[in-house]
Amino acid sequence: MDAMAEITIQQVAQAAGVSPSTVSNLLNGRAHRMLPATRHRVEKAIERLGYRPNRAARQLRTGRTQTIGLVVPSVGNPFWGAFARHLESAALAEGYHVLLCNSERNPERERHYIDELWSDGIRGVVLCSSLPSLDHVRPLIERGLQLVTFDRAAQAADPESLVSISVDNVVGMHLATTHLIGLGHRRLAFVSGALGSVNRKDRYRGFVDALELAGLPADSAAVWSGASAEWFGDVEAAELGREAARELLSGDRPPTGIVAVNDMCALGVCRGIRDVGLRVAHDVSVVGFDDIVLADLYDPPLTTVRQPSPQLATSAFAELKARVENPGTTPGRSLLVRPELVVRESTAPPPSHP
Amino acid sequence: MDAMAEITIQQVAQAAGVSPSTVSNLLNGRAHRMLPATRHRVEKAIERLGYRPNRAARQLRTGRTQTIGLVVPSVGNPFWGAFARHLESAALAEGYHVLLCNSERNPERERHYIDELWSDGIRGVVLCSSLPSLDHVRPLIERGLQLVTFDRAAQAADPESLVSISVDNVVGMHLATTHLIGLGHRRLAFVSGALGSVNRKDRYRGFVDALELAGLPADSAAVWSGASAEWFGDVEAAELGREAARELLSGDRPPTGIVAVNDMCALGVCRGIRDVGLRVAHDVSVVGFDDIVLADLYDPPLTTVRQPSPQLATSAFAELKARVENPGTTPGRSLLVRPELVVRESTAPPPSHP
DNA sequence: GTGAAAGCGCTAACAC
DNA sequence: GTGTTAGCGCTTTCAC
Repeated sequence: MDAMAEITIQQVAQAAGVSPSTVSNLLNGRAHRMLPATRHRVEKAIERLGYRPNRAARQLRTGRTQTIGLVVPSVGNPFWGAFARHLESAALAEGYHVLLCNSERNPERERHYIDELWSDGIRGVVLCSSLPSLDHVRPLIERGLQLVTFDRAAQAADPESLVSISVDNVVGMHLATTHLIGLGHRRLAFVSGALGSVNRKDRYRGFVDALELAGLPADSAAVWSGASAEWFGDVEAAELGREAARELLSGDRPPTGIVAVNDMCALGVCRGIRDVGLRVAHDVSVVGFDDIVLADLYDPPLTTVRQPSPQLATSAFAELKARVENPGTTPGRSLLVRPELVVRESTAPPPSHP
Repeated sequence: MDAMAEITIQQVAQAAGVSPSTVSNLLNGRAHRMLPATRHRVEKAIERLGYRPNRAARQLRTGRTQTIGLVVPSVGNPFWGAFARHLESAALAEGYHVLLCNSERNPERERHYIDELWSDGIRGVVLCSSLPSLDHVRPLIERGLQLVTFDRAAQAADPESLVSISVDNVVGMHLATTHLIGLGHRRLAFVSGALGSVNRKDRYRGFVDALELAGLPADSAAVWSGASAEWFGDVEAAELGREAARELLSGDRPPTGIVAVNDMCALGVCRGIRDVGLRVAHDVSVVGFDDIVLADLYDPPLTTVRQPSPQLATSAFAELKARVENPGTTPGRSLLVRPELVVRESTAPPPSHP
C-alpha cells in the first residue's frame, strides 16, 4: 500500500474544466468573482477528488502559516497541560495549529526550539519561559518573530514589541502569605525550585513583602529553593516539595506554614508532611499556586492562588493572532491579571503551643 | 520593526562564492563531496548570515516533513500530558516536531484533525483515539498515512498496516479487581465515562472477568458509566468519579470497593467518598488506572495499575518514525504491554460488619 | 469572469 | 568537486 500521488489544484481545475486560478480563487474566499455555475462545478470536483490543498506550497508562496508555537516547561505538569489544552482550543477555533515544545526549563533547549520554529516558518509563539533575559530570541524578534510571553511579567530590558500575559505573581503570593499570617502563623517557609525565573522571583517577592508588611523579620522565614540544580523540571516539582518538607520539618524551629511556589510543589509538600508523621492543616498549613484541577480533589483540598488559565490562554492566543496577522502595527504591552486566593482546607490556625 | 526578508540558500551561496547545490549538499549530509576549504567557506557564510533553511520549501520539494501529529483526548489530563511530554522528547531527539491535537474524545473533531494534519503534509500520526472503528481515517491510510494508535488494542476490522501500542487493559483491570477481591471485597463497583471506547470496554471486561473468575455474580457489581453524555472529556473524569461515588454510596447495598477507569476518575471517587463522610481505604477501597504522578502524592496514596508511559511513548515514536521514513515496508503489528499493579494505601480489607 | 504565467526556496538529477 | 537546471503546488498580478 504505497503512498499515492497527491491530488493537486491542477487536477481539480482540469476536472472542473477551469483554470487553476479559478480553483484558487474559490479556495481563498473569492467565490464572488465567478459565476454560480462555475463555482458549483469546482466545488463538485474538489469533493469528488477529495482534494486537500498542500499547505507547504501555500506557505512557500504566501509566506504565511497557520501554525503557532507553544513553548512550555512541561505538559507533564497539569497546570501546563491545562494551559496547552486551552490554547490549542482557542487556536483550533480560528483555524490555527499548535506545535508543542517542552523546554524542561532548559534555556538551551528553549533557544533551540525557537530557532526550529522559525525555520518552520512560524512567526508567532507563546513562550512560557520566565527566563529573566530574552536576549536569546532578540535576533529573531528583530526579524519579525511575534512573541507572547506567558507567566513572566514584562522586564525593563525586554524587546519593545513584546506582549506579556501573566497573573500578578507578587500579589498572588502576597495574598497567600497574608492568609497564613492572618491565621496566626509566624514561622513560615517558602519552597521553590531554583529562583532563576522571573515568575519564581516575583512569587518570592510577594512572600517577603507580606512578611515585612506584617512586621515579621525576613529571617524568621526559611527559604528552600532547590539546592544545587541549575533548573528544575516542572514534574520534579512534587519530588522537590516532598524533600523540602521533610527537611524543614525535622530541623529546629520547623515552620507551621509553608508557601509553595506552585501546586505540584505544594502537593509534594503535603506528602512530605505526612512522611514525617504530621498532618496537613492540623499541624502545618500549606498554600499552593495555580489551582490545578487536582487542588480541589486533594485531601485536604488545597488552599491556593488561582490562575484563570482558560481566559489567560484565550487572551494569549488572541494577542498573538492579531500580531501575526498584522505585524508591526501594535506596540508591546503587558497584561497582568490579578489572581484570586482560593481558601480550602489545607490551611488552618497553627497548632497551639503544648 | 517589520519582518525582514529571509536569507535564502542563494544568498549563502553567493556569499560563499559557490552554487546553491553546494550549500544544499552541505546541508543534507553530503559534505564529503566537497573540498574542506569549500566546506569551510560555506559554513562560515551560513553562520555569518544566520541562515536557516526554509522548511516549507524543503517540504514542498521533497514531500517529506519532520513533523508528526499527536491526537490525544486532552493534555489537560495528567496522564496524557505526561505521554505527550515523553513523545515530544523522543521526537525531538530525532529532529522531529509534534503538532498537538486535543480531540476531547469528540469523533468529529478527531476526524477534522486528521484531515488537517494530512493537509499539513504530515504522514505520521500517533492517535490516542480508542474509537472502536477507524473507518474515518481509512481513506487517508490508503493514501499513505502512517498511524500508530495508542491505548487502543488492535481490532479485527482495523486497516492492516496499523500499529497498535497499548497496555493490556483487560489484564490490568483484572489485576486491580482481583486485588480488591483478594482483600475480601464482595460488593464492587466499576466507575467510568461512557463505555464507547475500546480501552474502556477492555477495562470493563477485565473487571467482569475477574468477578466471574472469583465466582461472584456479575450483577453483584454496580456499573456507573456516565449516564447520558455521548462522550466524556478526560478532565471531567474527576467530576464524574465524584458524582458516581456520591450516588453509589448513598444507594442501598453500597460497594465497599470501587474500580475506576483511570486515575483522574479514581481521585474524583476518593473526593466523593469524603463528601459523603466516609474514609477512603478504611470504609471504601479505590483502585485507579494509569499511575499518574499524583497517584503517589495523594492521601491516601492511590493503588493503581501502572502504564509505563515513557517507554510506551518511546516505542510509539520509534514505530512511527520507522514507517514514515520507510513506508509500506513493514506490516501492521500490535504491541500489548503487560501492566503492573501498584499497591498503595487506597485499598484495604472491607470494614467488618457492624 | 476567467486564464496565463511567474516565482516562493529548496533539492537532486545530470552536466561539466 | 561544483554548477546548471527543472520543477514541487500554490497564489497572484495582469491580460483578455
